[in-house]
Amino acid sequence: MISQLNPRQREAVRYIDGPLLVLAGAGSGKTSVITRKIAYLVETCGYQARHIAAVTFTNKAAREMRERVGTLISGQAARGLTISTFHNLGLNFLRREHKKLGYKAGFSIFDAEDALGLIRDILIAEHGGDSDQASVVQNRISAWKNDMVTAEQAVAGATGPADMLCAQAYVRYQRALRAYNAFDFDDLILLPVQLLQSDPDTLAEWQQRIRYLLVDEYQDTNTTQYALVNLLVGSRQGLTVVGDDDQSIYAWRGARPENLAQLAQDFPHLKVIKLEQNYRSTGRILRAANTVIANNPHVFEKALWSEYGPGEPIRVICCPNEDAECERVVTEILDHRLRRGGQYRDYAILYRGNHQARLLELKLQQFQVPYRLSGGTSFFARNEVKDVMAYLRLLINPDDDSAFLRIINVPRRKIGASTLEGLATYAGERGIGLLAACDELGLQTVLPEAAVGRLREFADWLAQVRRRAQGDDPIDAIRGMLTDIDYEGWLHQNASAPAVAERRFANVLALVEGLQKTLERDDASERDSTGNDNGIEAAIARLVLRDLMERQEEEDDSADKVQLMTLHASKGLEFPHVYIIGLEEDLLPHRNSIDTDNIEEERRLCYVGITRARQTLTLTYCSRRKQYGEMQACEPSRFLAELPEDDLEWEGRTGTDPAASKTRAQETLAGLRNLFD
DNA sequence: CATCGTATAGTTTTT
DNA sequence: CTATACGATG
Repeated sequence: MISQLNPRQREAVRYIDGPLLVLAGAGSGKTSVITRKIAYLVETCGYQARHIAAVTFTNKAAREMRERVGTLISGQAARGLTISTFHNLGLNFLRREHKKLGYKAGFSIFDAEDALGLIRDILIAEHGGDSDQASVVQNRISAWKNDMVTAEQAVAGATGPADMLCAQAYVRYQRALRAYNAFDFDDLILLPVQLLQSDPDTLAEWQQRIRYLLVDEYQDTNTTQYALVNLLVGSRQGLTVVGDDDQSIYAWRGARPENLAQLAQDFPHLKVIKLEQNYRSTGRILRAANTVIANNPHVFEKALWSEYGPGEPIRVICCPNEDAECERVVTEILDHRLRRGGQYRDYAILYRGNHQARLLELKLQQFQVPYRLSGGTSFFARNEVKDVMAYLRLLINPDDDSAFLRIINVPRRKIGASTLEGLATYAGERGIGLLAACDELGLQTVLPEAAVGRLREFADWLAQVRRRAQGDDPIDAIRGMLTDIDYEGWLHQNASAPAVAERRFANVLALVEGLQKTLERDDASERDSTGNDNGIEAAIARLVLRDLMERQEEEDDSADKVQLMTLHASKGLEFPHVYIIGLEEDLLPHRNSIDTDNIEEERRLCYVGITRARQTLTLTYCSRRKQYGEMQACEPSRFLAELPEDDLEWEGRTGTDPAASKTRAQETLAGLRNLFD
């Protein structure tokens, strides 16, 4: 098990005498280290699997890790092992401990969209605020939560009137969530941290439970996540974290790469091991990555090397415009694949912004190249999925007013705005949820009889569904519910074409099927001794966290298609042949990042892109590009100048060298020429 | 309530 | 320029 590792990796696996930081460069086999260390802890060190937790950021990473651990140790030995995302860990924590925080069972989890809607409502109620401000406020609140700042602390520390406005919205937002018996994504980390900080008994229980903690992608942790790690580890110091500060590309989302350095201060006996041998890329690709990232300041110096040969030169291609750029990349893939007899899935096209995918798609279709575009509107953002999710949420959490409002008229139940207004006022006065208010006798005094009748009918029906769902076949109850409301019919009624409705209903069925799968899997595996939940609740909560729906993804993953994704989305992946397009000033160092002096993160983004490539790497840029309807001259990215000249093969570079320094007159001329293109 | 038209913005988004 | 979101109007 350990013999296949290099000496550094072996050391990282075997070191268990104290906290360990593994600085793992791109492609250095960090997942191998984590998975083998888990196996080592269980098989050699006598740890029970249920006392070990490994934490990742994505479901995908967690799934992969689980699979790889599964090949190393038996299912029996792995029993009780926790491998999950930070959010899933927080969710499991809250499933056990929510009562200590004053929440009821069956709580809801609001996704970003639900949260935005709630904030919008709050702003409107306060001072008819713009809906545009809502997302700003949402980001501010999220930033506070990621920084471990409570609503009260935010109010106390607000820096100006605008900040104060956000802080007050935060207070109201948090109150609303509590009233709805709901958490948002950030709460899944923040509230466990708050409870662990304030309740020594709970802290002791969890520290007793998790005796060895492993954290992947540590550079992506935010302040709150770091606090969670710190609390769980406690004095036992059973901790291994793996990370790479050069791959920190989520600082804008609250990630604190300095948490890597912070670790050395918080754990004086921290051992640091560097993994610098790369098992992925050719020498030239690696050298390019190293020289680019060398332009960033470093706390920990590291240099990737590999035993592979130099490989092919890195090609840098200048195209006249974005149309030519996309066409060039597509035809080149076509040509290259034919010549080398490879597969489409060996190729990835990476870019900075999603909008760049549009033209690529067009060209790929034109040349009939199969492709897979990751990102875009996610399955869970679809209206039909959100509708059904709202039904499910309301089913297990009657206090979820957000869900209630979403589906009360889907399909039409002739319950209008004024009825809902009356209901909301009534519920607000009594401090109860909207659904609970439907059953109140006093409702008749404030609303017309017909309206009250319709509300009752809905509430009674839902109560009936709930009773059925609590029986032994919840999935059947849910299917029955969808039949009751004739959701398929509603979709057909609202779709522009029958095919659209059919696709939407297929999504709904996939959702229900996914739910069933999770339920069965949770049944089969141990029930985690959580006791008081009836399975369906846990499964629905996990649904909100986008866990499951694996089959669809896998089918897509294995298809032979060219992969299209943003540089961000490419992190953690690798491809034999990588194309990065749009290496231009204002695009790859993005305009906003230049303005806010965030070049270093853009450089890391570039580094991440380069290190995705195994065999060949091609970089493209345009001399002119249409932006906001206007042709504009482009400057090659500064990152191109940072590449090792000897390993490059330029093509189409205009002029001799100072391609960038055009005179104003030349630019004007170029602009004029474009008018005639 | 639905549809049409206009106004407006226009990075990255693991959960 | 183009997608989207919101508002006005029938």
